Amino acid sequence: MRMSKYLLNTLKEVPREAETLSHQLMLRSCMIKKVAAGIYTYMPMGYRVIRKIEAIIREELNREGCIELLMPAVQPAELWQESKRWDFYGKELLRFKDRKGADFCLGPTHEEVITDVVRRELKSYRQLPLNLYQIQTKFRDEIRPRYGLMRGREFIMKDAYSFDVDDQASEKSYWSMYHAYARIFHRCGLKFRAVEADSGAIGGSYTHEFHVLADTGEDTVLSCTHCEYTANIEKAECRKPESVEHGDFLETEKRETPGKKSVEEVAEFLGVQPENLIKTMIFVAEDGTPVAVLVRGDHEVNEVKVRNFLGLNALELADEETIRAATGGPSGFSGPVGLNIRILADYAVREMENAVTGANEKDMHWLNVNPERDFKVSEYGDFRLAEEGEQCPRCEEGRYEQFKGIEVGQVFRLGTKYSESMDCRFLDENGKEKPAVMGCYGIGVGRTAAAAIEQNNDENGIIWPVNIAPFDVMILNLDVRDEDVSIAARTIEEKLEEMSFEVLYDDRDVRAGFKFKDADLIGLPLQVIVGKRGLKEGVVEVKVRRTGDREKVAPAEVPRKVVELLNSLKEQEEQRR
RNA sequence: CGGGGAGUGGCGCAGUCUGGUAGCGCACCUGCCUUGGGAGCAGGGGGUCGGAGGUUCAAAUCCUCUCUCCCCGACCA
Repeated sequence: MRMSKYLLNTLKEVPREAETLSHQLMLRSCMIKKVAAGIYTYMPMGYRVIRKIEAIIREELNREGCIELLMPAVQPAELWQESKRWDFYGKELLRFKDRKGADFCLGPTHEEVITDVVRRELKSYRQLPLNLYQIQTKFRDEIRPRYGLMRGREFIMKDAYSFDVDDQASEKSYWSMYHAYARIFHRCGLKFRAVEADSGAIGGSYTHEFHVLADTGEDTVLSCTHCEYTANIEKAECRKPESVEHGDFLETEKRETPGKKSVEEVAEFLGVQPENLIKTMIFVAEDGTPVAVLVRGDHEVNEVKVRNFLGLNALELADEETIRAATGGPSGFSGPVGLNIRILADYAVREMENAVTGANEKDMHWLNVNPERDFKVSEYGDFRLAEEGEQCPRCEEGRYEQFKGIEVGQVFRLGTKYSESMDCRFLDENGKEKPAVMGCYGIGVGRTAAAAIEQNNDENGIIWPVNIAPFDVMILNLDVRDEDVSIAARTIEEKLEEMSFEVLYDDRDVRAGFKFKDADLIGLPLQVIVGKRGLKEGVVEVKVRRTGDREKVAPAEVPRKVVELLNSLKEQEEQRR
């Protein structure tokens, strides 16, 4: 491709709207253009990357026996009413009416449609397993779209849905997708982790998220240094503390702590360590029932764990008024002593001795409070956030290591939620009717591209992994008006294209420095630099974008060199962990 | 939705407080000159200052309403 004929206007300055690096670089390298909040045009350069990622996804899914189809973006309300999600889904679902006044929505996901498709076709267990996928544009009316493709409202997603005869078969489908995903992200040249995650309100036994590791990621992932255990911080289990021998319980004592509310303030004021405090958080369930959650002063409550333990969809921190009603005191001075609501306590609290707690009274705390002696706990459990450096809950040797990640994919077991509500059944070998057991599997295509940039860049721009780079090689003609240089550059272009490499040939009549800057910004894996200076010595330069290494080779040697360098880059990238 | 900020050529910004008929850098076009890391000089095109209404002899600037975008938060299979 001749750059002089291509649509690629790079920006030297950073557009104000761009916060994250990948967003900035995508705008500067003319990959995307914003049309409205969270809605983008994929410009030629950006679309090439999208297509590369899609191709890898297709290959790996087809290898697993998945079948591609394409469902509509616009979906009728009836299907969503049937699955009960029309009312449940919330404002993220963009709804509208057609000219006849019938309700429709833009599909944020396709469980309903796929279940409808399959129930019409599925008759016998002989047709299973079945795994159908599509790559398509989805729409979720996010409250706050941001970071470019990282969190758009309209986005390209690969979604797959598996249908199986029973749980066991469904699990097999699940793991086959899990492994396909691992191959996909490896091939994309990304460092990633498959992490155990919270399965959320949708229910389901377990789920893995695939996170690309990047410091700018929005999610926190904890991974054991020794064993395989890796989990989203929302889910990461805490090791149950060793039971300790309880010794001398001291007499409780009420002490004035004027204006001291936070753990730090109280601990400092009383001259004790934060881990000697019991932090009492008051939450309210969906139905308005208050619940107290107790954790050690230096720990944080994990709301997801609490919510799941209680089997709730929603759980909120109580407001001042609710706290007063539930405890009799103002916020900041809550404590379990004499409290008459349900009390959940983290395991670590059970091991505490002579602790400090709020007294449910303004400016007052209790000293020497002991669980069971001074208050009753309804249930003990794992209710806190795990932290980096803690001992792994699954093995003896390892400790938690913390990463920031960008969620690019998820594999999820749906069970029979949709097949039952929407009547997607088949006859088993005994002629008995059964609902299909389903799974769903998503990959954010645009987000994968953005994550790749977050993970692969330097101060000069993007460094594309070979397999998803928009082109393989950039040729820089530094002296377009010099006949010999141009002939040499064109010859190299033709040769490489004959070998089916994708080549971007910078034949623009601009200064050399301009081309170098653009080439680094765009970030193709290799640059072939053809200039008067080198040609005089009979050489051109081949530069590796990632390392900056340059090698002088004879023009005729370029194809061989390109093959060699691309292969070695590819190999390195696919091995990255 | 709550809190904060911003809308002025394609991009980045100044001008707004103190009203006087729009400016700078980048990008773009022409020419000269230059040519290995975003050159220089000269000339040029492009903006009803987000929109509507109002005040005024006069509004980018003051007032009212409205739309959009960005940041923080809550939200998020």
